[in-house]
Amino acid sequence: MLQDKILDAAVEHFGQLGFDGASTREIARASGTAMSSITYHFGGKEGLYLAAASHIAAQISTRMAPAVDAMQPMPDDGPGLSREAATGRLLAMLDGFAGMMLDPTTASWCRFIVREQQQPTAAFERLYDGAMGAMVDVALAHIRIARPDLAERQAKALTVMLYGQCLVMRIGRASVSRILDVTDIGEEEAALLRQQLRDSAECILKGVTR
Amino acid sequence: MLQDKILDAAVEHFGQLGFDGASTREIARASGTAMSSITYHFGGKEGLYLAAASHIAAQISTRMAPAVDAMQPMPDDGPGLSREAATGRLLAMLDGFAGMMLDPTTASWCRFIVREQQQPTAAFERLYDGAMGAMVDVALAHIRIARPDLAERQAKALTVMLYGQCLVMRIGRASVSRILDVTDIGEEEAALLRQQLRDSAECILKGVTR
DNA sequence: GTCTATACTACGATAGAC
DNA sequence: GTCTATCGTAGTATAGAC
Repeated sequence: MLQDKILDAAVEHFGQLGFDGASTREIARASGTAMSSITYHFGGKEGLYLAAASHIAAQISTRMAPAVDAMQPMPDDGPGLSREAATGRLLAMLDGFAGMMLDPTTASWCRFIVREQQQPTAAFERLYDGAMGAMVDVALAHIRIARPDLAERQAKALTVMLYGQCLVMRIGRASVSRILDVTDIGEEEAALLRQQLRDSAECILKGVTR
Repeated sequence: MLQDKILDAAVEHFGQLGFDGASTREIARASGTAMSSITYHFGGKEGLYLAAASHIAAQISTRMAPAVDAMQPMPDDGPGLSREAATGRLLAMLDGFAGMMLDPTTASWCRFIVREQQQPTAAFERLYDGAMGAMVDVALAHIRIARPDLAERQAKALTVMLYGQCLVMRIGRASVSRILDVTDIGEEEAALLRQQLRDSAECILKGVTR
């Protein structure tokens, strides 16, 4: 599909260079078409940018769907999930998210998203509403169960902290490589980070009930 | 100083738009000089970019110096720091780092650094060797004391997780605002996040000795 | 040291052929 | 639907005046 090829190239280029830095000429060349096809299909550079955001959101949703769906209330859960069960599910979802952060194929999505996080445009709404919001909501719901001692705002802050430990695997990539004395984060390093995430998160979630 | 004015403008523009997106014309205009002054003082766009990285590293070092220096071995520490003392110092430094992440004036530095983290260039060496490395090393040294049960690589991974919880306050800014239902992260939200960081980090550091 | 003027390249948008 | 051709604008680098 031509439009998908254009969108893939757009995500890659916008992610690397930002909206201003990326060139529609180059995106067209990378997807093997003429620049005017972008005008035709997406109405211009801005339209392409927004479409790229939706494209990313759709891919993330697809990828995280198994983990997020597994956390929806099941019929056989009974009236409420136990603290242990909620903790277990949350750890599994965080591990899935960490896996996504460590997967090299998601690098271009992340570059795009990180720009939007720091300087949000209309594209951020598409990213949050289309993908990130659902992950936050489902995590928060389980944190409420796992840590009933926390007030709502504290539970939200904890959600942020837990996601932060996943994000750093991607965002701090260059530093992580230097800290671990490797040129790139491979299978072995990924496993180490995931295990440490699991230990830390488990400690926080089961930890103290003040 | 003209060169400092140029550097400040360079950090701002390179951070927002990236190397390719930023324009030396605009940087010159913002610092009230002619574009050719950049060529004269820094040798061109690339030289300016590297100088901007060193400029950031110097500012971070200055800013984190009190917290990092306080963690150097003191004469009155005796032969070794206790677990409790190491934990306390580490928590204080993390809180200082979180404060920097939450301070709006550091936004442009962070944008610059985040680009380099994901797609490192020669500028990354200047950032890491000039500022970030020292913070990592001093944190790691205290983690070794606070968590003697961890192997060296696990201690490094834990360093990454702890910094991740600080980073997310800046990197995930737009999402954090949405999660906490505010238009921007103010004093109140900053205090909430720092407290949650402290609780989580304390839990991980004191937590379990397997 | 700092400026203006200029050469050259690449950008986004659009019109029109097929 | 997809292409080529063209227009106006803006980028970096550099030469040379002061």
